Amino acid sequence: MAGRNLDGPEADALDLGAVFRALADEHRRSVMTELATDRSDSERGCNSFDLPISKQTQTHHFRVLREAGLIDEIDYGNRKGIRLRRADIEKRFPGLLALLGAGPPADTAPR
Amino acid sequence: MAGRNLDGPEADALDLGAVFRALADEHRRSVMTELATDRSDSERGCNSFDLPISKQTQTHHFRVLREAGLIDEIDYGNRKGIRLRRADIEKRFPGLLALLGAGPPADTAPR
DNA sequence: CTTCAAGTACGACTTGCATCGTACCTGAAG
DNA sequence: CTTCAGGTACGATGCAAGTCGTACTTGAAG
Repeated sequence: MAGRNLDGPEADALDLGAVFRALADEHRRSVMTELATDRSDSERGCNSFDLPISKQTQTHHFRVLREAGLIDEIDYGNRKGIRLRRADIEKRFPGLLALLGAGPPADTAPR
Repeated sequence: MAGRNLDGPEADALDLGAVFRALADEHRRSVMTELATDRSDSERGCNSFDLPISKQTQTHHFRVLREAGLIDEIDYGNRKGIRLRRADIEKRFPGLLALLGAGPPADTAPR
């Protein structure tokens, strides 16, 4: 089974502080909002999020999300897959992902 | 007019980023967890939270919570009251306060 | 009035974190 | 093999944020 190659915390070990810290950043939150909104939960590429930051910084942000237990990173060598850990998050923090969709009332200008 | 003396954002203007940033700090989150757990929603004193930090830093943290729209601060001159804005938070971000109670399974050792 | 405790304002210090530059690794395509 | 794009590792930098020291304000108690 091509599970998660890169290690993240177990479902029961998710820390609320790490989660809030991860979601405090605008870029990371936009990624999580996209993942939470897409109910298909399909594996996505790293550059499918259109982040206005450099590659190194993207690597940093995805690492933070993974270490917080929010996503899985599947390493293919020269390519990487991103997948939301929806079941684990919902089990540990039910309703959290729904909050991401209820962000700004009308505008989405991240600024 | 014993409302809120110090200004905070309206219920509809609560920003998810500011909320997550406010809850990212251990001390502020412990305060919010206490407030969210106490269903009486009674007004509390600032020093009733037993924070291991100086007065000036407490002032700073309560200001952040107020500017995020999470609490009201009632100024009595030489005394200050803290009250959770439960209705506004639940209206804007339903389920958020429930997450605070589901923090760590058993321990709250910050460091 | 004076005294005192609670809280704030301002500033300084220190840590954390987001960001990027350079160099290196990996796998696919020629 | 070489080339190239995607990704990572390490280090440096700049800014935001947490913390506290000093001084000031406020209201109650004496």
